[in-house]
Amino acid sequence: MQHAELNADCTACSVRATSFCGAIPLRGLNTLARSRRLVQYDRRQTIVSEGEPATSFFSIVSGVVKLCRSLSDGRTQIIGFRFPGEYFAISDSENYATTVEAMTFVEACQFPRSRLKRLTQAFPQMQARLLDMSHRYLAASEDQIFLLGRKTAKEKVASFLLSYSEKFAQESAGSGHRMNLPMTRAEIADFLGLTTETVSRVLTGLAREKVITVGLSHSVRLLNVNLLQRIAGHWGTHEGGPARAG
Amino acid sequence: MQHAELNADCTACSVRATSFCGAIPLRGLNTLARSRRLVQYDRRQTIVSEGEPATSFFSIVSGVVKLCRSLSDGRTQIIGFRFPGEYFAISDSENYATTVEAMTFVEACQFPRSRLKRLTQAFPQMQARLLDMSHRYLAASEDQIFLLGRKTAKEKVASFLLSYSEKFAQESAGSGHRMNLPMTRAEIADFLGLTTETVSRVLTGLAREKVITVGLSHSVRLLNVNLLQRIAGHWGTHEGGPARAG
DNA sequence: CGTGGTTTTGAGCCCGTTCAAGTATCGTGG
DNA sequence: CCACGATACTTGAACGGGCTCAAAACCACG
Repeated sequence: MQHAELNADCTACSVRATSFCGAIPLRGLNTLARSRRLVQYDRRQTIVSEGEPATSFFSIVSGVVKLCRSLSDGRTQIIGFRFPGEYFAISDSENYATTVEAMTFVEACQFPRSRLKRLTQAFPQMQARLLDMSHRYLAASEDQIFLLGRKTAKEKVASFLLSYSEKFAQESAGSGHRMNLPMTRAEIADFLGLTTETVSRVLTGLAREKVITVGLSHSVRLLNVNLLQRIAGHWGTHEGGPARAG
Repeated sequence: MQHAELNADCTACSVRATSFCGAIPLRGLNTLARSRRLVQYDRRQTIVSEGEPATSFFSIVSGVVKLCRSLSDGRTQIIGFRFPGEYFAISDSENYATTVEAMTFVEACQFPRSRLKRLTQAFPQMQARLLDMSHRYLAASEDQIFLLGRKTAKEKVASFLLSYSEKFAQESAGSGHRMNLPMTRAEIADFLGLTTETVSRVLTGLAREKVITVGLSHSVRLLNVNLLQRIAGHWGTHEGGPARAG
């Protein structure tokens, strides 16, 4: 189901401050609104597929998507997530390099790929913003490369919880940061290069150590953020090695 | 040793076609030349360090650099490599996120970070080129994320040899692609999330299977590219699973 | 030709996987 | 509101790929 709402108002957009459109001056928003199509997807719907001709790119208004790559034998790796205000599926080649799937109900602005050049020519500030965002995505990918190449399962899960909490946790008085993850154990595993079972075991382990509490419907509470940071590998320069060596 | 050669001529630059400067029209090259400093580094010299204030960014004229991240306990991960014509150390934050080290003798153009905004305003085509390049780097990082998260040691090494040969191998009549790797076993290991010993074992294994030949001073010859591709996981949609499942 | 770093090879071990079974949770319709 | 099936999650036991530790072989360079 891909319901379109053409040319709705851009001035009232809830993510204009953070999305690349935020760099466009008010008087340019009509041009922008005419270029895009507001599209919607349900959880689990594929938005674009690896290998397909790259015809559009998207900017998220609400919801969360995952970027994936997979092999025909079933092995899947989640490359990253994109949240409201972020863009995806701007490809450097003629075909999409990654599959993108909605993890929640998603609203997004869809732009024809051909329009990108015209828009950036009309609004140079938009291009600057895009460059900045792409460097942020690049930095996040580099963090992920380090995590996948060199961290243990426990460190991986701890890092994941922390980076997710930095974005989404709400402080609840006394009892630490609480958050609701929009992803399943299997998706966490595919993101961290682990299996579902290992993620589950590590989470129960952390709960037994009273570092976190695992609740219903993907809710997690961080009880001891300092300890979690130490487990994640955010240790000071004077401290020791990984948990596995101990 | 960081010898500077100020304001040398940009029109004769050997990498202008591929570097971001290539987007700048001839009449703009004087402005460009005044902004940069030509710097040189020896193998193993650190160019910028993780955590330091991000004061400059660089474009490679000749040589190869590695981007690294590491933990205080010694674990190191090479995020990626940058080759002539490519840029590095454009940070989205105030501090560098990665350490960059010369792997060979390196010549690069160094620009003050503050100059980036002025240059992109003066030459919008340059910004478009930078955006394009950053998306290429992003795609490469995503490939690496898949490799690190989901491939076996043998698949990792095979993928590495292939991607490197696509860039640098010269066909030698009959006997397959030959190439000289600018990196040691330890560096390959740090790039692939493995240990030196495993890389060595896999390479000897591939040589025993007559897929490659390993020669002196980091030279490798690919004898059977098709088979190497199959080992790397570039199999068709109808084919089977990973080696480990067999 | 000696010296220091790199690469190879070997033996044993451990973390995370695989395979398997059991339990909790969610969504749907009666 | 509860019964039911499907999906998600947990737990256990055993295996194995890649790591660790150790030592030998090889190469580059003065």
